[in-house]
Amino acid sequence: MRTSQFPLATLREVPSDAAITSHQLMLRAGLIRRLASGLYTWLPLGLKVLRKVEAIVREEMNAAGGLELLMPTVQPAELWQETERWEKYGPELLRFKDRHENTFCYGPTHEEVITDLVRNEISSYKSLPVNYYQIQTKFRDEIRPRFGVMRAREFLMKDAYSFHTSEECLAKTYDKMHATYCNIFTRLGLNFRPVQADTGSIGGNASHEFHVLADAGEDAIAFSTEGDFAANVELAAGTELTTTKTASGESLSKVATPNAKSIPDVSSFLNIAAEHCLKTLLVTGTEHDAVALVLRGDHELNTIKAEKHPLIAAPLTLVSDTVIQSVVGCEAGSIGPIGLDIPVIADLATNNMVDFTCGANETGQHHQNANWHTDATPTETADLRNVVEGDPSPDGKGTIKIARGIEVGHIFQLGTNYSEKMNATVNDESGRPATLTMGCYGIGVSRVVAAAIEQHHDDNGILWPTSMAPFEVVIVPINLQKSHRLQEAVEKLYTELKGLKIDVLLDDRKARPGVMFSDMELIGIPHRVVLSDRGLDAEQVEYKGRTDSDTTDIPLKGIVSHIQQQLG
RNA sequence: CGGGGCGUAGCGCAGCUUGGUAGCGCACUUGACUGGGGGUCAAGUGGUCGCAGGUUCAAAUCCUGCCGUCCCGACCA
Repeated sequence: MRTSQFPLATLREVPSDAAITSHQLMLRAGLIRRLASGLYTWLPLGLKVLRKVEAIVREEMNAAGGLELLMPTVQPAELWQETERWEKYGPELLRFKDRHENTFCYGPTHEEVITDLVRNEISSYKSLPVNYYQIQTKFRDEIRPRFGVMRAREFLMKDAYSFHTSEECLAKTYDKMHATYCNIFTRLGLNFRPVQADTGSIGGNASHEFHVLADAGEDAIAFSTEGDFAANVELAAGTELTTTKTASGESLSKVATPNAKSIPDVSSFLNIAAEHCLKTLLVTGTEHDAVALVLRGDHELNTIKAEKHPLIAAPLTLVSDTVIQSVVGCEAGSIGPIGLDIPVIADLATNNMVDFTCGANETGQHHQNANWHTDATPTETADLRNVVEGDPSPDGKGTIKIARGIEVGHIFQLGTNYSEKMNATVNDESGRPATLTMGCYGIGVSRVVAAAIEQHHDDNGILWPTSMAPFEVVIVPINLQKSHRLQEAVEKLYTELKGLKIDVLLDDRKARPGVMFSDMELIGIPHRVVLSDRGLDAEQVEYKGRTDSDTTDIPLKGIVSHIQQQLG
């Protein structure tokens, strides 16, 4: 391709509404343009990248036995009513009516459509398992679209759905998809981690998210410094913490803590580290007006873990000040576990604490030198907190580190959630209907592009992994218009590279070298060959890899094989 | 949904306080010079100043309403 026929749309200035690097670079490099909030046009250069990602995903899915199909973006409300998601999904689901007043939605995902297809098309266990996938536009009416295509409302997704008659069979496909995803992200040249994840609203058994590690990531990932353990912080198991301290034997004492309403207040007022304080939160219970949750002062409550506890009502709700007054008889800042007659669930990390400080259940009063069992005994202990860096890893290997990640893939074992509601069955060996067991597997194709840039860029622009670069090589001639000899050499090289199926761009603009260099670095082409009259005098060309600090002179005769070598 | 910011040429911005001919840089067009890291000179193109209403002799500027867009928040004991 030639720049004269493939116009670049690079911008020198950064559009003011782009907050993160990948969004800025995607606009500046001319990959995308915004149409409206959360809606983006992919320009030719950007589309080339998107198609390369798609191609890798497609190849690997096909290699793993996936069958590609294409479902409509618009879906009838009736299907969503069957699974009750029409009510549950909320305003993220874009709903509308056609001219006949029939109700539809724009699909944010396709479980209903694929299950409907399979229940109609597949009637025997002999046809299973199957794994259908599509690469298709989705729409989710996000509360707050942001960061360009990273969290857009309309986006490109690969979604796959597998059907089975047994959990074992599902687990097999699930493992295969896990391995396939690892292949895909490895081929894409990304630094990623598969992590254990919450199954969330979709439900089901096992679930893994695939995260590209990058500081701009919206999720926090906890992983072991030594073992393979990796989990979303939402899910990472907290453990008991060991301590070398033993109780001093001093007895419980009460101190006045006027106006100290928070752990930072109390710890600075009494000059005690937050980790030696307890914080006590009252939340609505399933059987009680209030349930006390006790955490170490410097720890945060993990909502997802708490909601799973049978005594705690979901969604998690902190009780009102009125309830605190009637149950405890003090203000919110002075609650403690001592003498409470409601269930007290203590986080595991508080187990080994000694001589701690906690609210005295009287406004403006705290206890010091409190100890479990002598002063208070929790109804039970449970894992309630977010893990923090330095915690022991739950697999016993090393400690926890926390990094930011961008979720680019998510796989679930759905089980029979959808098939039961939609009555999707096949005849089993005995001729009786068996409810289908399902898995689903998604990759955010457009988000992968943004994530790759977030992970691979420098001050001059994008550093594409070769597998998704819009072009593999660019030829930059200096003063092309002025030399016939140069034109001939450039055309010869261009033709030769094209003949070798190398994706090559020839910058034949009548632009100054600085402009061409800057543009090519901005759009991130991994390999650059500069040809000039001066170089031809010495039968040499100049090569520079996008991440190389210096250029290398290469004999003209050897440049093709040098590039082939670089491309591996 | 709550709070805040911004809307003036394709992009980045000034002008608004104190009402009076719509401006700058980049980009774009033409020409000349230039030619290895975003050139120089000259001449140009391009605007319903987000929309609607109001105040006024006169509104980008003041007032009211609406719309769009971006950012922050939705864990405090």
